[in-house]
Amino acid sequence: MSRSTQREDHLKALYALGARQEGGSDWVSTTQMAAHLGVKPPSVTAMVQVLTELGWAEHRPYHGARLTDAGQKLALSLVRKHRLWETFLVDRLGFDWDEVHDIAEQLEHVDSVELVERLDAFLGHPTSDPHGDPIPKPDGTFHPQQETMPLSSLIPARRCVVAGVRGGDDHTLSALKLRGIGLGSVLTAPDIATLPTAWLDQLWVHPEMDLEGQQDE
Amino acid sequence: MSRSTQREDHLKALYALGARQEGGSDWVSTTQMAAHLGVKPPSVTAMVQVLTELGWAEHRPYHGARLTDAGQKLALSLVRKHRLWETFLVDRLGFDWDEVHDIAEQLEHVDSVELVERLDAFLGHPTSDPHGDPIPKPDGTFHPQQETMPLSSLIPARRCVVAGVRGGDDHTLSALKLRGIGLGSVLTAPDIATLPTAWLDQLWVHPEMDLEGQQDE
DNA sequence: TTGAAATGTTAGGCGCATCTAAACATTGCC
DNA sequence: GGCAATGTTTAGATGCGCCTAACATTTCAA
Repeated sequence: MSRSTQREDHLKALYALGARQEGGSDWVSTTQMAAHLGVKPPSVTAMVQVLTELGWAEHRPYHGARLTDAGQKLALSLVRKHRLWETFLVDRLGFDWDEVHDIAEQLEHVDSVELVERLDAFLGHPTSDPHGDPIPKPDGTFHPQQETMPLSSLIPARRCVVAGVRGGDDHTLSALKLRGIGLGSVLTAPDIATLPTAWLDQLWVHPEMDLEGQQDE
Repeated sequence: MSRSTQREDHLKALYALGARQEGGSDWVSTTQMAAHLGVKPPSVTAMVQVLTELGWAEHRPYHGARLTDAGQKLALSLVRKHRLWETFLVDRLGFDWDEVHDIAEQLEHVDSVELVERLDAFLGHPTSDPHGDPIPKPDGTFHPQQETMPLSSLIPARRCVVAGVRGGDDHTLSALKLRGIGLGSVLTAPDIATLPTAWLDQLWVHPEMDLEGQQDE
């Protein structure tokens, strides 16, 4: 891969970890990034300094780093590519949703704006990927999404529809698939009672109200 | 990209230049490879030594390098990936055949056997790519192809069908497109007379006989 | 046949991303 | 308020692919 793959990976880590904190983008520690990327903290520090020089991040030594507006925009274009490729792999090539992350990780670094836009059109301008995560538009904004929340916030458990899996590793994804749980699966209260509690934060769902029309069937 | 992208590029260069000489795979000079890859000869020498240690090439100092059987097999799998991606880009995403080389160059380094095989199936197991070049099968053999020859060997000019473009750079490909010449185009003797002679070696065609059935239409 | 020109390899160095080890800053607790 | 525990950066080294410059080999022609 091109030499800038590493920069892109750090940018994405910054986005992923920064977006996770509430209150918008908070400072992300280099240690956190290092753990996320599978490298050691000093490597992250060095890379963050490069990103800073490029105007994509700012760095407050000993406190953390965060994206600039320019960096945020770039990160979103990477997220867009990643999620479009995942959609392609699942919808068109027939992969299962727990198999595609690593491949999409490689595909997203292919550099061609034209390619992304044609892929988007080919897929019919999807608004969310196979994990239920929204796909950013070319300008970095998101399509409005149906309301979702982690299953853990729906206690006492109510009937709901699986909208996505956030922060799940491949192992969790496979385990879900084994139970026949995927995007769009309907979970009832008894179903939910059998799930490992560790999953409740990872499974995001549409609450029951969105289902009412379908219950008649 | 992964660190082995360079190895793959050198492997492909070795295949491309070695296959070009007649009499099977002859020794390819490092200078020739360097020109092809856009690097300097010493870099190629170094890389060829790595490939040799990996058992993919053999190197006779001051005489050249060539692929081993294992290297040949690897190179063919790269060619397969490249041509399948080009087919995808043209057939499914609607790119023109002169726009896809650089993108396919990046896509071919994505590492996933499963991906290639699913892509192949998705495309309907094509036997040749948009440039008319045959796509190797997973085992490295080729599907039998319709007879083709360079247009230059069809003098005096006869009616023929364009089967592919070999060794053409992007400029030539665009120029051909401007004249409405693409895969499957029928060229008649007067057409051929108007072509720059430089193209006659690059345009490969099916000779007239294959056309006879179609002339009735 | 031999030596100059062309071609190819070795030597030495650079930039990048990474590492380990060690120095340094911040936080929180007594 | 000082000091230990924790977290972060700096320093120095490594591997990789690339370069230029110097050296070796082959080729070809006088």
